[in-house]
Amino acid sequence: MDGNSAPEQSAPQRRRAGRPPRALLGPERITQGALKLIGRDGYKGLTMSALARMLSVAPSALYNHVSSKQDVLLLVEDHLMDMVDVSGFATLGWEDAVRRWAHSYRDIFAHHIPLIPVIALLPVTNAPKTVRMYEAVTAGFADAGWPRGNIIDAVVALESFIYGSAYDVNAPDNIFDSGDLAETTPQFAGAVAARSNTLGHSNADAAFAVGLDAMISGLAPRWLPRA
Amino acid sequence: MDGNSAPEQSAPQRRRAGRPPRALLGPERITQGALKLIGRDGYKGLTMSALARMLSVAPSALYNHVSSKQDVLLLVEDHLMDMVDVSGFATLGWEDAVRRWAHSYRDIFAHHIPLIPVIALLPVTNAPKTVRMYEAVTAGFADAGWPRGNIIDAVVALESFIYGSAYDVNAPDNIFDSGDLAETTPQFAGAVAARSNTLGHSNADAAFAVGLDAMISGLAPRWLPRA
DNA sequence: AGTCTAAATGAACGTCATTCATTTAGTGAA
DNA sequence: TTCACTAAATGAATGACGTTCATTTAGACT
Repeated sequence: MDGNSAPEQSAPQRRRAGRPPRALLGPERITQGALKLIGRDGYKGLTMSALARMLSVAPSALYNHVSSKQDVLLLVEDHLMDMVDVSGFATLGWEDAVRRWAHSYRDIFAHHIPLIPVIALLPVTNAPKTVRMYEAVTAGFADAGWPRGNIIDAVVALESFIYGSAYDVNAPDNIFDSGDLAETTPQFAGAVAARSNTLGHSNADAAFAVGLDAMISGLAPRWLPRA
Repeated sequence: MDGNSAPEQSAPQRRRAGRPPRALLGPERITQGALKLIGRDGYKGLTMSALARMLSVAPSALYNHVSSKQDVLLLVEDHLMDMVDVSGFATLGWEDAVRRWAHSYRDIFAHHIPLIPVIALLPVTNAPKTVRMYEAVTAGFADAGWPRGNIIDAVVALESFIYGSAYDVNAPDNIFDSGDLAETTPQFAGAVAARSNTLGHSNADAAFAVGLDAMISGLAPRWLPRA
């Protein structure tokens, strides 16, 4: 198959710049188009046809650049991961850094719920921005003194909480309305009614703050020196 | 509409037993059929056509009993909620009760990932078994001494963690493989490699145990007397 | 000038959930 | 018995949607 050893060609990179003859599409344009579409119509509006229309292209053209709609979601996911705020790990203490990271992580994916199964279930391979985010977080944990072998479990636990909390942001206010059954469940109905509605904060924000504080203060003394 | 007071009929319940003329379908049969289908083919196999076929009925017949496929999922959800183990709240201390509850909750929905958006986003109204589960949990918290107004936030925080952890159970082993990018992310790749693989426990189980312990021990001293 | 190939086209396909006009068959009343 | 009422089932049709495929188009290199 490689029978004819290319005679001249000066070796280094064969076929370098100027490769794409037309280059009407590409990962960046597809990502941007998908984001614009999601921003306008939500994930319900993100169809391959609509995406193609936004890019002035036939739907089937997309399949020259992505192999499925999941691939499009993966592109969007990787883009969003780049927006997660990891700055605290370089400037703040561990606790505050985790808090800043977790808040921005949750806020971003609260607007992108349908991506959660994609993030949670698909390998990070070939998602460079995602990997970079994890690198910053891991480095932050390590700098704070965490033993290498325990970092990932802690991050995964925090992420699990973050994903679940992102769902909670989108829950309707009446999600705990027992309806007709209220009388048969006095404790639950009472607790729901007694939920302290902190003004300026939604129920989801309150639960997130409580859970995040609990997790951080429960995690810290375990492996962090100088608790 | 109730103009003619039924002459004889001894009054109490008008039209009691024997109401359904044919009763070929119904919520119970639909739930059982859906569960059987899910058990055999997974959620991919749960289509309205397949469900109808399993019940020896035309697809459109289902719509006399449920108003959408979401309704079917809601029936399944409520059934599963009945299987969540809340027995600990009557017999164990708060910490162990929460642990037992959380474990069974996660184990059940780890096999029913597609239901998580349904649970997390839809009101519990008219999901009687779900409400009963919450009643038992709330009662357990109250008995342990939690202030009424703080119970729901804590439960929601725990649930968020549980849902996220259920996803994690289904993540592939190589989810954190950086692939080509491993060299540019030494901390992360190192931490992934150093993750202590406890024999007999999956990575997901380890992270779940870590997070649950952290959450419980972080929650308890906050509002629980006698920490 | 001619070849190679990445990329775009447009017409299909198959799978789903859902709708609707129509039929079927118990039930309760006359 | 007969008849009207109605819950329930039917089967055909619809409209999205993701995806495939044979074919065409047009730069880039020889």
